[in-house]
Amino acid sequence: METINQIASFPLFQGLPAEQLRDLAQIAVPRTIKKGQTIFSEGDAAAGFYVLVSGRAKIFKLSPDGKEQILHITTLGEPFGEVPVFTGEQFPAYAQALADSRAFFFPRLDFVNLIQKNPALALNMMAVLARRLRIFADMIESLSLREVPGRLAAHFLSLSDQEGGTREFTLGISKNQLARLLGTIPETLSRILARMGNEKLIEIRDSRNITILDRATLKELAEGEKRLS
Amino acid sequence: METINQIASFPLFQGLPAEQLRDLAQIAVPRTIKKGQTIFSEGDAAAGFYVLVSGRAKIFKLSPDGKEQILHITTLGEPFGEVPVFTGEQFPAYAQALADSRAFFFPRLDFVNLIQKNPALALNMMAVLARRLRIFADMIESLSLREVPGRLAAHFLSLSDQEGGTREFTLGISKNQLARLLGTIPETLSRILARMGNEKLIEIRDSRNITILDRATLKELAEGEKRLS
DNA sequence: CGTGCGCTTGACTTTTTTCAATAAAGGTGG
DNA sequence: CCACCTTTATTGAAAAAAGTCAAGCGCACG
Repeated sequence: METINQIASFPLFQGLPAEQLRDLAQIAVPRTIKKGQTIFSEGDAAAGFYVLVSGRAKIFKLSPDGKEQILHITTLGEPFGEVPVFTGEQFPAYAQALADSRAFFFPRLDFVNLIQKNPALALNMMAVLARRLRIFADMIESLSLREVPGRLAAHFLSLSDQEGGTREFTLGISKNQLARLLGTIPETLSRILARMGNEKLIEIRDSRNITILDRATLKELAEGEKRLS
Repeated sequence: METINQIASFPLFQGLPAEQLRDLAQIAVPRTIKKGQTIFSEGDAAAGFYVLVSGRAKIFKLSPDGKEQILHITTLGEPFGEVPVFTGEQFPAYAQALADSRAFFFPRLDFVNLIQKNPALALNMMAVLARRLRIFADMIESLSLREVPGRLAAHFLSLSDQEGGTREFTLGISKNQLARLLGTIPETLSRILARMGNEKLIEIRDSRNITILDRATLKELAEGEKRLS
């Protein structure tokens, strides 16, 4: 019952009839995950995918010499690790909890069964996959076509938009993690934050809270029409 | 009839009953595209997606100052422009023909209709989306965690593998395009090819054909365990 | 037969990373 | 509640990788 209510709030399961939600609740396996715990590793055989109900996790790639690139920070109710459900292979990246979390695990075969019976669920899942494809395409563009100040500016604007366009917002993750998400290193991020502060584009209140002072210039930076001196 | 046979060969439609293939042939709109022609632009409203039966196209992002990052070079029978079919928004990138091509266009609403009636088609499409997600994740890793020689080495090994692990293979695209695919510029690519030649890792036969001379070192390069002197 | 495009090469600049040292912050146990 | 210790963040100086600008070659195409 409890489970059904939680599951019903997932965007992935929006618009499904009660009966289907019951089926999903049947196959969902609750799991608790401690901060820092590895949820899965690249190359692991994938038995299913996850959705977080509380906490936070990062999905990331690791280079042989230990540098990491974060692909994705989970939001609540959003599935992750779903790629191998449909390609039938291994996980393409690592997943690790950034905070104590609770999740549901959906076993692959059971889930595919439900999808086959349920076109609405299939379409929802395709929307999830397509949206992430769009995000990854933006990330590729960003890594290749913009330099770090531009990526950071774009990230700030996106965070601000998510909170309804407010001037103040929270990073949500450590600067260390933010650097890895933007495809750079903490030192570089630190310098650029300092420069943005000097030029009065932003103000860093406490360590994870930012105020946008000059949205217009930030936008120009993000679009590559301007550069940080 | 003709159309059905061509459509039946697409991996996306593998394993579908004849009846479904007929339905798909019904909605498919044939289209010819000339070399250099823009198929769609980022931000265009998307009425459907494409599959090439001959020729070649690139899917790419453009920065404000005109630099491009290629996301993807199409292979025959593989869909592209399918993301907005499921998110209901605009195309996330540009598509342009690299050669004279023939394509089928699948109108969005008709296609979604078929998917709803046909779980196998839905699963095939999810496999396509998931596979591309995997490829994009590798691209992000590559752009962020490896330098250009490593990316190039990985690309060579992948091309070689596609042709069954042969020592000789063809680039398939101009070096200009290859640079844009690897997230760099022609000058840098040119220099690195020259260095790889000097160190006897590869031999450049004519301008688009490469022979691998030292697969082991190439692999070390791709894994970041070694660098080009 | 020229014109243009793709490709190469050189010299220089910019951006980012690396390495190293220090400072600040946060959590833990006394 | 404080002292301690680990983690996180900042800053500087130097190195490396890649990009820019500019010039020149060669081949294909009209």
